[in-house]
Amino acid sequence: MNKKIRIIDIAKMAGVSKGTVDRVLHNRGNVSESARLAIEKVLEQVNYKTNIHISGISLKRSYKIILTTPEVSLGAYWESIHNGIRHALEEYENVKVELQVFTYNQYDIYSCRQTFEKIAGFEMDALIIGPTFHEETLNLCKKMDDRNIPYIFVDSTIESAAPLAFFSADHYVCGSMMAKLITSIIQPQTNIAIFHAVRTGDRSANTTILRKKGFADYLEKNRCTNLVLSIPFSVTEPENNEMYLFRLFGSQRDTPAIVVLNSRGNLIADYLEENHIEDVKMICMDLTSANIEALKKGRIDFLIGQEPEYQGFYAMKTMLEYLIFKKPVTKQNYVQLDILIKENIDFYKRLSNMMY
Amino acid sequence: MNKKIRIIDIAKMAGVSKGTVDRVLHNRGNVSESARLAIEKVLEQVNYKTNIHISGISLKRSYKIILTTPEVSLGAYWESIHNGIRHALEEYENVKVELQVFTYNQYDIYSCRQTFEKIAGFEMDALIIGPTFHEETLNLCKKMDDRNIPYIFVDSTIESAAPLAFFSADHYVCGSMMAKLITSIIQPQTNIAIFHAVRTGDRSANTTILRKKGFADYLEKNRCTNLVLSIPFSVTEPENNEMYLFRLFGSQRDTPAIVVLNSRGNLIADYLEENHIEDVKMICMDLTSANIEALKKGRIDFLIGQEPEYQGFYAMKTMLEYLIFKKPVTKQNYVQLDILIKENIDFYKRLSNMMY
DNA sequence: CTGTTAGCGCTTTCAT
DNA sequence: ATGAAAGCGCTAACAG
Repeated sequence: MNKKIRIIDIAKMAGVSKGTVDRVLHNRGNVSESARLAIEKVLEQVNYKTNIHISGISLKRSYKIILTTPEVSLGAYWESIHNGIRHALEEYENVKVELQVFTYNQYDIYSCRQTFEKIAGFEMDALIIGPTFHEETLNLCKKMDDRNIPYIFVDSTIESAAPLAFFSADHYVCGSMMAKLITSIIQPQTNIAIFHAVRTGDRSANTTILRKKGFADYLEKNRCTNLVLSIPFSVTEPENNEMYLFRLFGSQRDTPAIVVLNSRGNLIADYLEENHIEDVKMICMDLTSANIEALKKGRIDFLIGQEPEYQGFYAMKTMLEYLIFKKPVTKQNYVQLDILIKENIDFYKRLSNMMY
Repeated sequence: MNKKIRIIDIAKMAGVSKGTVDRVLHNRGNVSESARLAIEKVLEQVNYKTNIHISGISLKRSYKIILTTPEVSLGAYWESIHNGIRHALEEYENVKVELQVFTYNQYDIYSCRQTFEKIAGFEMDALIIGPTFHEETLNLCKKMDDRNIPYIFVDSTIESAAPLAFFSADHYVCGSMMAKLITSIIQPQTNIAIFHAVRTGDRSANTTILRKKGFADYLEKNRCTNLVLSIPFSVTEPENNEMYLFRLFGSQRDTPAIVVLNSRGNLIADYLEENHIEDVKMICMDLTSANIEALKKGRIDFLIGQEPEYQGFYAMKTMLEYLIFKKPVTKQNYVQLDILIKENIDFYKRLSNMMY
């Protein structure tokens, strides 16, 4: 429609100067009632949106943001989240932000506690958290609440915390999707083995619990009669896994279908391959490079992705817009659950090549 | 690492002024050999990337871009492509571009011919084409080639044309995906009915041919023994469809599985619903509102999306970066093929809420 | 309280 | 051929 409206246009319409309009737009105070009203009236009529990039170059202040997540390993889940975050910073290159990253060992509660305690003492304008341990995270959040520092969760959220927002998959739905997919490609009587991660020092991660529940509820609601075997799966003590797997495939006459609730499905796929166990249907989580490889080899049938880059990107974008413009934020942000098969995996990219 | 590098930094390092650096960066000429070499040497050492947003505000020139596609209807495929294109313009709000849109009736070759002839006479800096009819499109392209006007395809491409780039799904792979999905959820002996669009005045659209081939090849390669019934499907003469459907479901003892190669799967789904034909497995294309509704109702089992918004967005983004910066472009751009089911459709958003 | 001015990084114009 | 300067829309600092 009508041309793009600028601050100077508003100023003229309201009969004031640019400076005053800027003060009103950003609530900087020092504006007379009458001027404010005049400007607000104009603002209602025109559709003004401040241009974040131009704003960025003139903005003097810089922001310090801390990011804490489980350790990042190459081609794995958390790396994608970090990538998304960096991506957002590139996109908003004109905004001055200093990012500080602290990772912890997600299988060791003490590492997490220690890291979080350190973080809690630092100066910062905002915090982005990839939570794992419930109590530790809650503790950190409380301290942030006290200091009035905004924080956003990625990957999952914690019920009793009060984040500015969270970006996460709906893990319950994720579980039902896995149930639907696996049951649609196997015979009604096939057993299903579900692998879930166990950690030291904490009950099962929240994500796992939710997925498991979603899975079970789906089967019940759809009157699926498959026998479900729940199998613990340790990343820190892999020798136990061998044992479980051996038992599973040694004792069973019929090879079961397999669902892996964490991102390490590739380990199971590799075990099957090494032991020449064929024709097992598998559904796994997350587009790690190892999982993608197993998918391409035909070892995994469906892989479910949860847009980690998108999560990271939007967490940072949201935070920046909140810090700079006090832009109102949507608290709950459920990301897409992507279904990948051998055929479409090569086209999967999501944010990776996006300039955003 | 090292701080962000600006033109002035390069100028100082090369011992020249900003103006000269700018002239070199954008090949504007009027630069002495010695100055050019000095600057190029610096450029090799530093990592300079011109900031498109800042560049945008200072850039005087404006671009006129024409977009031509099949007619847009609410909630349908082409609307998403247009949305993506507008989205890109918003994102690059600082760049001055005038967009002119011309749509044609994709089921009427004369409408297409007429529209394209009109377009061919206009002044423009670039063109984005959603092609349908082979010869007509090729004609338009030739004229553009002569006038040295760059054009980009969205949705599909045309072999013998010379576009700057195209953004399209790999329709052949799309066909095999449909084959894989349908065969994985039905019994080996179930018949499969494939619906494909017919148009007046042209052989089948290229996309349909490719999908059909991908479908057939998959079945053959995987030794699927399902009987495949190929059924023409007309958007312009719906009464014939009723007849075909009646025959199909009237004569057959076993209800077949259904695959619809165009975006009108909802029509078949509605027919089934009205006639109380239950337990038919269906796989359809494109996330039109009608298809999404049918998916949610459980009438469609899998819906395949081809990121129309992404296609539009990137077509425009690519064009702008090419026009402004002469940025080298990747010609072949295959978009993602998304698999949607009842469970994950609600989280599907793709670009729609992206600021990108 | 408010208008004016300088400056962000970039392009463009205008002298030189 | 080249440097200096003005201007894009915005924020910040400074006089009044």
